[in-house]
Amino acid sequence: MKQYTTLKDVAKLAGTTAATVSYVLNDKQDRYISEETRRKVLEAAEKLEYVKSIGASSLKGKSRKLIGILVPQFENQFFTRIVVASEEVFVKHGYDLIICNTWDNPEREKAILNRLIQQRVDGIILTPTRNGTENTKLLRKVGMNMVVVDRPLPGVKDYFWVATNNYGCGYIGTQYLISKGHTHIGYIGWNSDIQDLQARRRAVMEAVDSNSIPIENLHIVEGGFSADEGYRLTQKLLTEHPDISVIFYGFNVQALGGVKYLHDQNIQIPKDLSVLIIGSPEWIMAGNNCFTHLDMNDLELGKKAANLLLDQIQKGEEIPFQHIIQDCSLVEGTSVRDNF
Amino acid sequence: MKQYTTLKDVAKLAGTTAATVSYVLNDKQDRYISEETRRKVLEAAEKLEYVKSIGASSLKGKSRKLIGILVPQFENQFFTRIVVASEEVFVKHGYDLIICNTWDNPEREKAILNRLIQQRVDGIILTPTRNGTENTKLLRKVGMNMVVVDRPLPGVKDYFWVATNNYGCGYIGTQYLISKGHTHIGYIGWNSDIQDLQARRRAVMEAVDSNSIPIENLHIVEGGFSADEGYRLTQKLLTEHPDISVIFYGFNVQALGGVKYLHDQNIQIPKDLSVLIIGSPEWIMAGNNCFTHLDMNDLELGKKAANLLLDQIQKGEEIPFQHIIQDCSLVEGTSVRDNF
DNA sequence: AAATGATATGCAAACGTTTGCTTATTCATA
DNA sequence: TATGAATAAGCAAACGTTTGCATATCATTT
Repeated sequence: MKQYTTLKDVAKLAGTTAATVSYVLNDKQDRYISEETRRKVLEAAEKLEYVKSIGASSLKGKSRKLIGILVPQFENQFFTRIVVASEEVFVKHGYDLIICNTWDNPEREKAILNRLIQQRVDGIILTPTRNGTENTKLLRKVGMNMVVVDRPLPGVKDYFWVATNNYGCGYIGTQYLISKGHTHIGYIGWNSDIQDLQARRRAVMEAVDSNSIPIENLHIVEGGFSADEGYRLTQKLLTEHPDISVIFYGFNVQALGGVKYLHDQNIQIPKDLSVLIIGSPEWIMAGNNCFTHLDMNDLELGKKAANLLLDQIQKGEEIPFQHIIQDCSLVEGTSVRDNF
Repeated sequence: MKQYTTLKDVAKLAGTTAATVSYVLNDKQDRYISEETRRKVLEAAEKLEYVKSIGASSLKGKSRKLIGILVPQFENQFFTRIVVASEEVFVKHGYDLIICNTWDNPEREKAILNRLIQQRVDGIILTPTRNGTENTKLLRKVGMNMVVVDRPLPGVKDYFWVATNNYGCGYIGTQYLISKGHTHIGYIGWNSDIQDLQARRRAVMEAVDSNSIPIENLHIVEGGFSADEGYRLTQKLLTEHPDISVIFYGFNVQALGGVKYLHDQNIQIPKDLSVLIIGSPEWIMAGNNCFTHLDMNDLELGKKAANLLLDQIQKGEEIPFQHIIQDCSLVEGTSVRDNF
């Protein structure tokens, strides 16, 4: 069986005790250590290839140096980037990151959160499932540090939240389309029961309305969160409403399938149809178009969440709850043409 | 400060001892527990919201239920998928996954491996940096379970390895291009010092050679591992050798930048130039082309690696070292045209 | 010569589990 | 009525650290 070198092993070889070894290796200043002893300890530790057990030391109240992060689907580049950016921050501060894919399944989320408590992680970053509020109750009870990212925690007042201005995304995008002369607009979205994401659709509707464009000119179809669904929804939208001059994709995963449909139908972008996308998957620069899109600055989101969590961990309960809402920015590509 | 409920707390409320509580909660069969006691313990645990500390229990020889995974760049979809697939397997078996981005930096890799030993993970999956052989020495010394994925560990004989048949990728791809009538071929690759990845280039050269195509007709340029480099290399290749009818991209990250260059130059695929790619980033289906590519079955790779590691963990030292080399398969899109 | 302070290190308890050993009660069998 | 299973549960050690407390040797100072 696997056997790790312990403090006692090192102490025996160095001719001293575990306590002294601990002091030396942790480089504590509050105890006198002779140069001779220090040398012998370091040599022994080196020779025996001692590696401390964080698990054991955390029993004595030390930090476990572990963070958990839960995302619904981390092959979605939006979340991949959030994870990458936060990992970067955490590693820099000596924390390891446990990553968990919830697949937006509340039971799975619940099980994962329980396991993370078992691991006694120092904090958790999560994008909650639709049952997140219920599932995170235990976290609050045990006083777990937590930062919610992207989606909110409905019904909860005091918590840390880092997110995109979803309403803003929808509004800015629609306003832009209208400014380019588009008056017949299709919007494709996700029929999720997550309130905050519905803000995108709401913003589109309100932007259309506030520009005195008849609401009948706006056609909204919504469906599942996948490329295949994007394909299907695009087909449906164009079949039912061939008069639209632009499709506004609220979710990049669906947009990928949609763009595939347009290609299959030999519909040229932007000659035959303009396309606007919320999000910045890497493929927006591939193909024959650099797509016009709304960038959510995913990396910054991850970084902010990580720093906020570290703040909590380091300063304890003293810091006030915050909601950090990041605006998105419109990046012009070549996929939206003037339509006057 | 954060305080978790302990076995003792539960025992006190249930009017028994920590030992009994431990037996009840772990549902051990080797000890008689009265129904009365069991009920009281479960009730107390419920009321106090007890969550066991894996850290403490691992001190007594139990598994930490933690796995570490190191990849050079997990926003690269190839690695994202490996992580996703293995996470799926591990979660199913009750393990959590610590994810680490090495950025292909050997020092970082070394530091991360050390931290993972500190965490006493049960096993490690890694794609080694160029210094992997040296860095993993400590792992072998402490008897850490390990599966190497994608790249080999040069100079090491006995280890578990799951990888793509890189030579096969290059060979099959080139053979396909030649079969479609291409005789002037450009290959763009990564100038890495990782031997196994050079096999792709070598295969291309040998396939060209074995088809009696003059080697002067093959133009190879190599550079850094990024989309920007792909852009630059494509430009360089086409400027210096405008006679090629196809570009074979050995790495999908570079291909993304390359395709962007082709678009910027208004070079039509496949009318003006054919394109073949190793790997399956999601964008191969976007744009005006579904790209012809060599699929490495990334998910399967991750799954195999995870299962292999679990095998080691569960069966101890008994299982023999294995090298699992997966073939890739050619997936025809529309980006390579006949060139007779 | 005794007291002080600086230097150096050992001892042992504690963290939260798990588990081998022990003890105690009950109940059926010889 | 002993005897020994079967049932039930407590005690305490151990895992690998950290750290408060105690001890011991010096070199100074009074």
